[in-house]
Amino acid sequence: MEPVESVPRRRNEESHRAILHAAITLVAEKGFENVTVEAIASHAGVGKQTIYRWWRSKGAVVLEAINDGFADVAAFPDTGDIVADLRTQMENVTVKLVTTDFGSAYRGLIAAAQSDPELARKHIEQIIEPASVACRERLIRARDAGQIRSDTDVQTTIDLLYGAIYYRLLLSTRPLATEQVAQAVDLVFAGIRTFN
Amino acid sequence: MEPVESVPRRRNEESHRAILHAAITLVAEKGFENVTVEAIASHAGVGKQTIYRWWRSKGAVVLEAINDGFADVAAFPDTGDIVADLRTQMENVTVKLVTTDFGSAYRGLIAAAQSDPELARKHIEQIIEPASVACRERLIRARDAGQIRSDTDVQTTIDLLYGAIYYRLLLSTRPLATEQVAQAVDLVFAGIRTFN
Amino acid sequence: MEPVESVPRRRNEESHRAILHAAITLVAEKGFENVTVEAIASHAGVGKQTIYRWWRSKGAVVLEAINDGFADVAAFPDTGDIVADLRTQMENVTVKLVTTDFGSAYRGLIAAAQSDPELARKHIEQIIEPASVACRERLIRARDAGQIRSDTDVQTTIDLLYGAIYYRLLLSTRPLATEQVAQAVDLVFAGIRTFN
Amino acid sequence: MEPVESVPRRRNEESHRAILHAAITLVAEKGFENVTVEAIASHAGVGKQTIYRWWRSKGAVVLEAINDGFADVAAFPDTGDIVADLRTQMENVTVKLVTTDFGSAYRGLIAAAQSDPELARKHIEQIIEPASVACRERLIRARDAGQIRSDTDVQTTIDLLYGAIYYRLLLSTRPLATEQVAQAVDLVFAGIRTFN
DNA sequence: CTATAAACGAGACGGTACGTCGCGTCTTGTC
DNA sequence: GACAAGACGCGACGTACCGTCTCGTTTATAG
Repeated sequence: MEPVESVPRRRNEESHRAILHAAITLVAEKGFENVTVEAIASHAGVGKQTIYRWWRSKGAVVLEAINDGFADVAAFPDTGDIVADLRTQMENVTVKLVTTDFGSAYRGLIAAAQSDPELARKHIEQIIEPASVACRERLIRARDAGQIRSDTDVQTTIDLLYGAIYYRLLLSTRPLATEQVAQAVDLVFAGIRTFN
Repeated sequence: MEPVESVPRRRNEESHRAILHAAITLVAEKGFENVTVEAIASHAGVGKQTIYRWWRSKGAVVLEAINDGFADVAAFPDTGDIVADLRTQMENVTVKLVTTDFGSAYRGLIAAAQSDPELARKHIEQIIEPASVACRERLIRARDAGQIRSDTDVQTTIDLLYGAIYYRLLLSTRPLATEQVAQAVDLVFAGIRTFN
Repeated sequence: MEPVESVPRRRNEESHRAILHAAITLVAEKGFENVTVEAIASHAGVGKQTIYRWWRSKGAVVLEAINDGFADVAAFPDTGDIVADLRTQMENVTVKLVTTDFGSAYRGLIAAAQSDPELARKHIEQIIEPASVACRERLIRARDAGQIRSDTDVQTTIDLLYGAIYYRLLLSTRPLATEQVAQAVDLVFAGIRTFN
Repeated sequence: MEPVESVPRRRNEESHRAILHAAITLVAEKGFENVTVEAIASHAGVGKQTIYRWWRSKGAVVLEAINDGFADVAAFPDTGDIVADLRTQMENVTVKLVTTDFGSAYRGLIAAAQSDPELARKHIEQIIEPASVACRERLIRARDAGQIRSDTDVQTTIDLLYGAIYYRLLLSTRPLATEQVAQAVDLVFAGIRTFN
């Protein structure tokens, strides 16, 4: 039912891939702010106009590249043990952000989104919201199974879990590491678990 | 009492104030990214050089202006009731960010800090760390008073509390409002309180 | 009768005419420099490639269009009165350049020819040289008839006559008008006439 | 009485000279159309903005450079012999255009002026009109001295003389050479001289 | 009570990147 | 195979700001 926001036909897929690859590579190497559209175009062997034809800005290119990269942590595990699953997923996301260059690219993207509402909207739609939905569904199953309290505020729980990660990613008060994330999961779980 | 870094003599305090005022006004009106050093200088009736003489960048100017603005929510209340105090403080910070133009200026500052380590360091030193310290001291007093568990991970608690605020400020998944922040405080407190 | 350069087969004459028409119309309206090949193609309802298939450049299209337009002042009159005929022809050319949009289109063409030797060559071959030849033949007949001096430098005479027109067309020192052109013809004729 | 069209103060004269030098050198070497503002800036060791700050376009820069170069043929000789003086001056101008790279630079400038009325106006004001005035004054002295007819149309005479040069310069029908220019002078003079 | 050196306003400067325009070529169906 | 449509690599455009660098002109002590 949604209109498909008619994308022009006959896009050159080779250039498309080359641009995404150049973007993520350069951003990882030099940092988001130090990469120019011209550099992406030149590294991809592509005209600048070809980038502007298909994306609104550097941020939009990087968003698509990052979104591709997040594909493998999209699914939420369900082993039946809610606290273990939360830990697993949060640690997977953390590892993704820490062990690859994704973290710095992603920080740059979020920074760009602060002054680009269109980019912010797409970031939420494509990255934040799907992760949130997956977490919500898992928590609801846990609630139905009596593992967490029936009056648990699911959305607040999600925001606390992801908030802890993003707080450390963006404010860098201290290293973003799996142990810290696990502690946050435990503390949140302590506030919502049942005692049966 | 004098600041450690030797500041040159004979600074024009009128210009100093005019620059901070122009910076915060313009950033609030147009957004951090859309304000240039030249615009700040021109609105303050000041030469560009005067800005570069006393600050390293636009971000540094805005950091100082924002820091001034945060002064009135620096102190952590202590009524003896830890959960009420946490709520009060978190709600005060939230109100500060929501009801004034501080929120958007602050978001721009944090965005700029993602690609400016020096600015990020000063942001943490001058804003994040003092707030964290005040929160930590209050929590420790509560722990000593037996209001929260003796094995409470204080730092994780702090990160969860502030993480919830910053997550909503920077990701704008849903409105940053006092009710939501209060719920987050409650949920975190449920995970750390004692049952006496 | 067929032109020497082998023209590809199956040319679409409707498109051909539409392109020439769009070219002269647009150039008259916006000026030579402000018309793009893309605009001509789009106004003619034609693909860009179709233009490049049959012409080397925008200048070549406009040259052909202008050449068509000059057809009606190609023939040199011969009433037996050389000074009257010179006046008639020079004034006809002037009127052509002044009363229609040809003047500005033609100025653009000549400007383009300054940096396009191929176009300059064709311009001379197709427009300048035929006019020059017609003038030369008429002057030689006048010389044979004893109306102008037998030692008249015919080529210099021609260059002076046309030079006066082009000087005013291209340098716009003062308006290009029939009266001024008639005065130039008279002055030149005063230098070459016989006194019989 | 004329307002001086207030030029901003404190222009860097070294850059000014470097720009004019780079412009005339590059245009002579590559041709007007093949020189970009970026190339002039880069060869002059100057920012592009510095060119745009002081000139409206590439054409305006080249006009100033050419104007400087024409300085040494500005004065009209007066030996008392009008036909000799006309020949001398016309031949000097011709030599200037032919023996240096001025000719091709000047052709490019005139071409650019066809689609830039502001540039055309300045070209006439700064180059065409002064030459025309000098020629007019010399012809009027000759007329007062009885060397040319009292009813001579001075302006038409001037347009014929310069027209012959510009016609050959811009249409390149045949080489622009001193001999041809001398013949044009002689023919025009034949039409205006007195027989005493 | 100067004089002198700093900070100041103004803004030109050499740069870098921007996002747009148009070039001439190439590709994909359609007639 | 010519055609309409238009994506493509490319190069230049003219603009916006950057952070640095003169310019005089205040101005507030140090001699």
